[in-house]
Amino acid sequence: MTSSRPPEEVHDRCSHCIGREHSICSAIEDCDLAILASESSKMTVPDGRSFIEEGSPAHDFFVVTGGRVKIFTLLPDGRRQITGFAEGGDFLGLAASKSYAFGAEALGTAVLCRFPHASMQRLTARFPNLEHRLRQEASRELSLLQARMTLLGRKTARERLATFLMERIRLLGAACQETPHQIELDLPMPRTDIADYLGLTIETVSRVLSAFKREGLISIRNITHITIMQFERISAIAEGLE
Amino acid sequence: MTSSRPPEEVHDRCSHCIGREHSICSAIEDCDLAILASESSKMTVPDGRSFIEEGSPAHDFFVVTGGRVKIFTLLPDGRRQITGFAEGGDFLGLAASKSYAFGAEALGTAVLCRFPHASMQRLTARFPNLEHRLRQEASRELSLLQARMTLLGRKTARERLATFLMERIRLLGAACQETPHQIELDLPMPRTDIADYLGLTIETVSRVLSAFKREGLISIRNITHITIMQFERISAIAEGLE
DNA sequence: CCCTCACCTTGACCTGGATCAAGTCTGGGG
DNA sequence: CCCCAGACTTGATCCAGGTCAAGGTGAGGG
Repeated sequence: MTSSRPPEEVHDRCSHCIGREHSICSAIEDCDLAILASESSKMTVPDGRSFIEEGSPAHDFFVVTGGRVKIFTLLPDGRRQITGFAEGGDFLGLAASKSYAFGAEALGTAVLCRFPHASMQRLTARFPNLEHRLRQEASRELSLLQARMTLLGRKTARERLATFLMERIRLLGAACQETPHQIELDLPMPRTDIADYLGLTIETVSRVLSAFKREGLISIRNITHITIMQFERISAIAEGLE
Repeated sequence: MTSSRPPEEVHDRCSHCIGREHSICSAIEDCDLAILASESSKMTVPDGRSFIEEGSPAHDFFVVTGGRVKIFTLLPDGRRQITGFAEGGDFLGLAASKSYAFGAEALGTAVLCRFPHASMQRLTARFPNLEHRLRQEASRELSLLQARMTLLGRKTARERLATFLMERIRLLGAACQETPHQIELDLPMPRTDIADYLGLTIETVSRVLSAFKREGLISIRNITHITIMQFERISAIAEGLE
């Protein structure tokens, strides 16, 4: 809360981190957190600011520790494909060899933990478990991308939106899984981003959401807050069963 | 060439393997090849036979050592998205946690090297370098998938086909890169597979290829063999510049 | 409290690629 | 050598989603 932080705070930074349990940092024991902290640095990125440029040399990995981030690729004429949204605990930077295969920018104010490649190398040398954790992370992401390719290549607009809603629900975690009726959802990204994520236009996103509302599948409280009214049917649409 | 092979052949299998230099097996020293061979087994898959079932428990990794393989996901109604083609030296099985996120079947007769997860675990424990190599492999694949998502979400049919041709050219390696005019290409997969790979229908694939031919960009010798006549223009179309 | 700007929704129309329906080509078997 | 089946091409038509063009809407600033 104070603006001038004592130096020991640096070494304690990781223990209070929101990413502590879910991120790759869980591969490191509490007693070694000071090492983790010394190899990384915290950075705050303002809304809309890009912090990874597609094609630029890949020097760092990132862990999102606060706020949200969007990952995307661009075509020369400006067409954009958002390949993912990242939030608390998510790891960034695996999709790169010498240079990043994607760009990234903050969606709202975002807080990141930056790990230079050299630091990560020191860490994986010291904690072999971490390397395995990174591979797991990559595998998880590869699995997700398989599904996303099927969405982009083969699903209709309705199916894409339904799948997107299911993804957001799954992201809430086991929180309110007990009541599959009436799930409150917020969509923190503008329609433009949803469209670029689903390979659609903003108008189509808007129309399909309106149609879902008309059919009583969801109710739209305001732009960012919607309520899932018929979980099962949306789930069925997402799988292409309706 | 003999049908009954002496037992020592097993331990020698890896040293003559086509995947030796390009696959993950390059992370292991020559002197340890016997260990590698003892942890893996060779298998031959006939044309069209499926050997990974999407959603089934993931027990093995595979290295393609001969022939080709297609990787895909299915929707319940049969719509299919081919997420990749694998050939000599390619690694399969990273896109899985408890179960495979994809199915796989042979495209022509394929030869595979199978590594049970338990074996891979023993190998990575013994050769820490291998774990790093697996992560690299995952990163490479993640980078490729970023580009493929842009293709599926944002490119036109012409751009998709042009990108596909560029991919096949790049796959020839530095072989005939000296003469970027008149590149011989073979497309070992049927049109159906190209369509499912690019998120199009077979008719559109056929029409676009015919259009390319009409425009003098390629010439079609027969179904599987085409010649690239104007590399630069195809490259430009692939990037969305034309 | 109202204005304004950025974002979203809705409507009218268009089009790229899908669908439906014939042909055509090719290679293997009789 | 011819026939046949499977794979590909081509043409005609259709339609989901894109494009173009008005309106809404609501949060922040004056």
